[in-house]
Amino acid sequence: MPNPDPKAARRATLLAAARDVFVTRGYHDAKVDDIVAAANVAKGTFYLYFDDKRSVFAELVDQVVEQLTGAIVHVDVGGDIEAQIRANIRGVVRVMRRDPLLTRILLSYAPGLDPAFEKHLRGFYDGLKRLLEESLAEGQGLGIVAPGDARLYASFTVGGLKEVLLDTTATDGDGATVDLPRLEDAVFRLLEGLFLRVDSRPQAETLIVAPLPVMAD
Amino acid sequence: MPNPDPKAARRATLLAAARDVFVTRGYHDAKVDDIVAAANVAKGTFYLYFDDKRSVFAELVDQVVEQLTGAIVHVDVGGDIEAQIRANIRGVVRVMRRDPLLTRILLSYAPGLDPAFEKHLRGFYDGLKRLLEESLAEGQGLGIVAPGDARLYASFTVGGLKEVLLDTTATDGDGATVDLPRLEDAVFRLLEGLFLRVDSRPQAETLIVAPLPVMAD
Amino acid sequence: MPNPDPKAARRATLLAAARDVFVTRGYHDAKVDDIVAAANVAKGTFYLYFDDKRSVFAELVDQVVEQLTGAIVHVDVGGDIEAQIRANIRGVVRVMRRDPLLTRILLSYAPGLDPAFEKHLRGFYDGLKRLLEESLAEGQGLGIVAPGDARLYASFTVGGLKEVLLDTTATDGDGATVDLPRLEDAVFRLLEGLFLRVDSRPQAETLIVAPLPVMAD
Amino acid sequence: MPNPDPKAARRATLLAAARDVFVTRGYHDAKVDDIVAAANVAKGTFYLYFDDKRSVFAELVDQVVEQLTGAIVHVDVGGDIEAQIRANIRGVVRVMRRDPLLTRILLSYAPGLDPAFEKHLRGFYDGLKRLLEESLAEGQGLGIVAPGDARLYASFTVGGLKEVLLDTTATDGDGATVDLPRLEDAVFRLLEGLFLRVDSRPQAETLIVAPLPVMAD
DNA sequence: GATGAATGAGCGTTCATTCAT
DNA sequence: CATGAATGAACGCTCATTCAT
Repeated sequence: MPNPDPKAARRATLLAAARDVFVTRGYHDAKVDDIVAAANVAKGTFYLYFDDKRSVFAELVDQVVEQLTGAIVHVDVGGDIEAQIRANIRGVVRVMRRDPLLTRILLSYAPGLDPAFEKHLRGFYDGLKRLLEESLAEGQGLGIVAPGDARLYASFTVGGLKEVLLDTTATDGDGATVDLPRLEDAVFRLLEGLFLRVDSRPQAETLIVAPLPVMAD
Repeated sequence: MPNPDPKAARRATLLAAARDVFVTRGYHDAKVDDIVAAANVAKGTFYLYFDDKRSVFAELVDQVVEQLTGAIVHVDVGGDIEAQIRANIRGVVRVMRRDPLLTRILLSYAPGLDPAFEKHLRGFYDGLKRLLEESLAEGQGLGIVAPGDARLYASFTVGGLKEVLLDTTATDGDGATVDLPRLEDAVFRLLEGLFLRVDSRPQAETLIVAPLPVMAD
Repeated sequence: MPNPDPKAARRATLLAAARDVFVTRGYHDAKVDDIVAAANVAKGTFYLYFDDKRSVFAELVDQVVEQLTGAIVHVDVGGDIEAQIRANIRGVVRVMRRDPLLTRILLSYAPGLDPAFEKHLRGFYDGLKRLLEESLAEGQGLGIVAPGDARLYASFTVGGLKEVLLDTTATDGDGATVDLPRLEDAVFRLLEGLFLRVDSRPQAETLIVAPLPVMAD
Repeated sequence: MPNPDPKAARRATLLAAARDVFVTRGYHDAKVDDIVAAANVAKGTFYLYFDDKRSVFAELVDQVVEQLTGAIVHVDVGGDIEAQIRANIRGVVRVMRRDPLLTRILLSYAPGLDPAFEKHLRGFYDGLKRLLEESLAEGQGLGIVAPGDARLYASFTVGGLKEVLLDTTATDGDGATVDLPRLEDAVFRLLEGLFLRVDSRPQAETLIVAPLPVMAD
């Protein structure tokens, strides 16, 4: 037996090729011809494994989304909160390390630049923010998160993390990545400053960030 | 004389039309046909005022970049630091309010999704981060910014702000926006928690965020 | 003024080119490239005047359908019946003479060979048969049409005419056509034998064609 | 021995599958994939039994052509003419009943829609018409066929029959068919009116349909 | 023989850009 | 200057056919 599963291998080859091309060229500039050339297969072969160009992209994105979703666990306030938060950070960074190119695609999501994927990706980020927002609200009830607009905290945090992670990912995709424990530590301290009050001691000068209403002009 | 400068007016009309179309459709889905239709001019006219589709987009982006750049002043550590920082925040938010559509384009920038504009927009954000980084470093020397990796602070801050401002911009572009003073206040408090120590009192438990080296695998 | 309406002229050129190509190559073998080559325009020009390949074909078909529909008048039993029937035959043959290529497309309709146009063309033939059927039924009431299944008469007549007209149209499309009055006469005599009893005299040995029920197996 | 001839069985399965697919989808919309799926064999197997897609279609058509050819016998003017003509009609209708799907393919032939099969099918119809024409000419010599253009009679008859038979075939192919004796009778009476003078009595008012010359414009 | 993965020529359609009027 | 008809390169996708296993 030459290969355990040649079909899966082909699929993986195409997926990897697509990932490379999407990352270096962007979705629109990535031609199916580029992908099949990178995968060293004929054009038709591409359509044997994927419905169309868009669906490969979607699959790539979903892949990271799932990995990231799996890496994040809900914080149990009964346990060691700092440890759990650190574990979440570590999980996210690990996924990123494992496939920086793929992660880069996800991090590069931007509403407006491409309405085609807006819905797809927005769902992930919205879910992420909601999860974080709820955790923060819960934490606020317990006094371990600074009072203020939890949604605002969540949004700022997600945005800040995206930017930082994007910055620590090399553009050229040759695998340069960051020192894992250090990054984990840095991010934790950032969040600590932002809203965490995990030392449990009630603080005299807590930040109060008022809820931010959206108003019509 | 009907108009002081009919040519400039045409240009402005086209620019505004392009802005609308780019925001609602995204760059790639925005067709030159859409733009000229929105501007009520013939297709050829478009090329009388712009080299190509890309250059209109670039010009629009540059427009916001310039406005934002103009709205941000270097913080003079001799003066009222909080006031100056608040002024900067206010300036940025004001630009955003004045032309939410245009700002949205800028905020929606994402490296990787479209390499075509990567260079163009990256320059702006890099400049912004460098400016912030330098200010923070200076502030750290004066004890009014928490110690730690200034670049990381800058990156996180820029990313967080992008996300928050994007969230507070209505997708439909019909002008729903946020309460200005409240937003200014909220953002200031966020930054305060993150790294600002503007009350000048040396703090016992300062955050120490170690510099974050980028390493090869 | 060089041309009265250059746009209409272009359209007509393309339509004529499409007609030629469709007739000689058939719908599927007719490539848009063939059409634009025949019309001496660029490929994109084609799409300036038509939505897609199918719609040109549909327009061509509709063109003949309308001409034929216009050429056929309902027989007024109060007037000279033979003259009116002959006028109808003459009208149909004239349309065919005027544009044999176009007519050939219509005559070449066949259900099953191409479901895409089945609906479009079937409508015409169904209408034609229904019109004929009703006229025949009316004629039967007046004793000027032989008794029998009017629907069967109509179907047979339409099929027979199609075949005859197709036979008298040269395949190569170089315009060979038939002698008009002779054809009119021949077809009239055919119909006369089939079901017409225009001499009004009640006939002893009328044809009796029983209604033809469609049954399940 | 499971089957007397497993290879022939495979062939037959494929042929039947192709027939179904061609009838329901039409030649161009019928994909080889559809056929092999309907036949439950692998794609490659198709090419083990047939040269290409076209040749299956040709073979299917030839199949009906042969059946029909076999069902039609030359009319012996020494015998009972009406009986022989009726027998021919009955034979044709029987073939049609036995395989309505296949027949439908043949009846649906239309020159011009698809030149690919023009040659193939035209041969059959031309042969049919010639046979009929010769029989009619012979009958005219014997006074049992009305005088007139025998070719025109033949063409009209073939076309009329095609249309009638097509009409009496359900589109969905689920086998709805017509009452055999009734159809035979109806068709016979149609032909009787058209040109048959089988009652042998010399008729005072014979139809005279002049030969129809094809002329150049 | 049977399989079904692989192939690649080919086609319809789009759209940024040009240029004669 | 303005127009908008014309252009044609480019791309995503299809599907009949081949061939290694």
